Amino acid sequence: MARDDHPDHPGRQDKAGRSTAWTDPACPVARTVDLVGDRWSLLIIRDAMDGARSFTDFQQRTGIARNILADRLRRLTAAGLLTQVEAGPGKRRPYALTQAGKDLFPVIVTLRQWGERHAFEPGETHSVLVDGDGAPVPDLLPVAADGSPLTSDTTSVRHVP
Amino acid sequence: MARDDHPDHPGRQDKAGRSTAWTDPACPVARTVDLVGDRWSLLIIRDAMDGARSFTDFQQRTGIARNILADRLRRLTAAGLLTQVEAGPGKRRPYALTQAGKDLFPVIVTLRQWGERHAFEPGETHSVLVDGDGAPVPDLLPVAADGSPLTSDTTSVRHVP
DNA sequence: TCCGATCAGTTGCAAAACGAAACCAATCGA
DNA sequence: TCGATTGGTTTCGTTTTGCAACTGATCGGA
Repeated sequence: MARDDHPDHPGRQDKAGRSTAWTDPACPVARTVDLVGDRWSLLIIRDAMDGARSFTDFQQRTGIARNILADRLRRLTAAGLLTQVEAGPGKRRPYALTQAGKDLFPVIVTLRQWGERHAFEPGETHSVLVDGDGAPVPDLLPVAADGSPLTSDTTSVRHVP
Repeated sequence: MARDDHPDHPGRQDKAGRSTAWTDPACPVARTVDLVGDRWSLLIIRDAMDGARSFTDFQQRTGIARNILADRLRRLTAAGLLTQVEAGPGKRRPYALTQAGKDLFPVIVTLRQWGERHAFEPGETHSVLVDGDGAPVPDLLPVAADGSPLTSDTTSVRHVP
């Protein structure tokens, strides 16, 4: 292997591909927000989870401007959340979630559950997430190792040096 | 009560306070992202959960520009995620999370857990979330009503009309 | 194999959002 | 009482976003 090989985790990049400093390098929340915390990235991930594969799939489902979509797909690919699967020479290469991308599923689910509870008027209709049997997915709530419920008041962040 | 009373759920607003259309009105994920899906809002919520109460608390912890912070605090307050608690006449009014704001805790936790797994090099140090006993909080994973694990492949979104 | 339609972007330009720094009035605290 | 701190606002330059038009490659049917 050559000296300048790619790291396991690509990190942030600006639109020219230069790597950029993290907003708050020690905080996992901040790093995740640096990677997907903009108006469109999480909706692209949502649509990929919902079956979107091609550029126009994403464009039509989200309604995002095409230049911004191209940039986001490039950035999410560089960050290792999406890949383009090979399809033979001269073939179009559909996008697919990597394992890291699929691992955002709990994030999408908690965003969805918060939205269902707090971003709709009482009688307003919205889509719902259901399991294979068509039953609604239960709320995702943090619990301690012993199963007791946790809130921001009963947890703390331990800073390791 | 007067005619133009506030609705239960304030919805989106631009910086002048005018209400704005949702990106994807039927999707709870998109509505949540419309409210907190920018570079700073979730970090403000994170810091509020971690004890930040004053303007300078937030400014120093996040490093955000002051004008942008003022805008985000206003916007999060208008969206019903933050309030300013009364403190007597001529006193400063510290910010506090509303119940809706506190309910973002599972979102912060899943973002954190994804970041811990995918946004750090193998040996790189980062902060960790612990419960009252100092034990790490277990991963938050979607499960069906019967307790079986769920992924984006084993769930679907039911669109209600 | 030709040809029109679709796909996957790129380019150019205007509008909006962001960021740094300076500024200001109100509150705090000694 | 008086200087320091707080909680912003204003100004101005930079960056990001969005729209529309354009390009070249692929697809698919005759």
